[in-house]
Amino acid sequence: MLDVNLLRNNLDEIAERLVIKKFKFDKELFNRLEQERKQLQIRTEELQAKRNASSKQIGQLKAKGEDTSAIMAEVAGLGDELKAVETEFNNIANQLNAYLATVPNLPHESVPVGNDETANVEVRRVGVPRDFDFQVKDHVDIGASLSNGIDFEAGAKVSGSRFAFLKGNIAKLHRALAQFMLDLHTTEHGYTEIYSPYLVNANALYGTGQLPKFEEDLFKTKRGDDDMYLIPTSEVSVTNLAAGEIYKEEELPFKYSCHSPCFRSEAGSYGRDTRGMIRMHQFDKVEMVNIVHPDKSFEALEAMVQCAENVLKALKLPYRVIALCGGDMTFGSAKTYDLEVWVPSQNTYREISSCSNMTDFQARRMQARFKDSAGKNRLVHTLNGSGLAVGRALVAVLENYQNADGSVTVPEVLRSYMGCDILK
RNA sequence: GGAAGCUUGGCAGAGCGGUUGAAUGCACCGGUCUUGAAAACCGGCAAGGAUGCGAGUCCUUCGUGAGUUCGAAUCUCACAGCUUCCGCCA
Repeated sequence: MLDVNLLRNNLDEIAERLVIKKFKFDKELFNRLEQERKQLQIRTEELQAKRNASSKQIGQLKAKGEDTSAIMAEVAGLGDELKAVETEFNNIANQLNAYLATVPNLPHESVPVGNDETANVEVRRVGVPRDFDFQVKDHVDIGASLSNGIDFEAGAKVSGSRFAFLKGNIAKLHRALAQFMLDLHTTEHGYTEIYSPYLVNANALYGTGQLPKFEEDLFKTKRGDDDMYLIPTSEVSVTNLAAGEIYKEEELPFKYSCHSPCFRSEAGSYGRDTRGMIRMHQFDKVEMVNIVHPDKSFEALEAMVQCAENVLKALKLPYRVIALCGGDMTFGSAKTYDLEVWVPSQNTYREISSCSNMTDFQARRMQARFKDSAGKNRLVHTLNGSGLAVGRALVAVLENYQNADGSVTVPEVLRSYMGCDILK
């Protein structure tokens, strides 16, 4: 949610900056609703003030045992008008809020301008893709040959498309990756480990910005009469730890890391990445979430990207860092870096992490604040990033570490977790 | 699933129809005192919003929603959450 005052005072400028996020701000609608809102709110509050004053007076007169019938008559008609104006005011205010809830965050000045991924900017490339002197296999074939380590048929039988079973050493490698990432963040990067709920309520999803606009991307379920949703990322559950809080300034920043499954309907991506584990309805991710002072969020973003990169460096996987252009960034983000890992079978880099500074966009929706040195409550900034997507990391390890005989070398940093150095 | 109780400010805890946005204590912030600290004493201290250049004025909020009333933290109804006991259960 953007600051309404920003819209009231700098409407043209804000609308222009939103174009960078491919959003057409309806200035006419906003101005009309805002004007009505103002009138109705002033009138409502006038009537309320009058009612309050009269009621107070009646109380005083009654205490003195005096007659109150004159004032009672005066207030008699007030209730009906107040109720009518109030109803109309609520109606307009709700319309206004409903519209504002669909407006994306403003992009930071440093964000490249552009509509799609072709305008993204490569920031740096680390590591060199390995030269294979044999025909590379993709992870599906590698997984199949390793004692049926990845079983898509079973996934389809039990759940449907975009689900898979991992078996044996592949399942173990998957677990090792998640453990390694979490250990790295908690011991080297100063993160606090979190275990979070995987089902959340609608309010939490509103707070992080998935609702009301992106409900079709979510798996929805019920508990009694309440809607519950499977988290599409633990960004949702973990960031909402800050919802409604007023932190002390010196408590900031909070750095949380959470390993969780993520559930996405992938509506609208039919036919894309249908082979393999690149795009699944359920995948594991080790997430990083920062709750920070607003002056520090952009440096925190750079630091967070470093933490994600450290995972790839430790695994010795070639990758590149991409600064997303405005049109390719998500709804709530002010600035996003993607990390893309080398996938030999596709001869290209594929997204394995996305780190975003949401500035005060989520904080305003969930009223996450801190008390500054002047005693004033101010919104915190929130950031989130993958560190990393575990399923895709598994793909990258299998493919980059494959050998001519179909075996896979275990990356050094994972050997203590695996208890072996080669998978056959 | 059955039964009972509870839900007030950062926390604890009064209030049960009328100057109550809410006593009191703790925490926190400022001051006096002190070589310094502690103690003691004095003062301050909820959030959101409207309006205004500003001082300010006003509105809303005592789990949530609806109702009764000129007036609700206080009365009524519905819902939710929490706690304890019983049953079931990984």
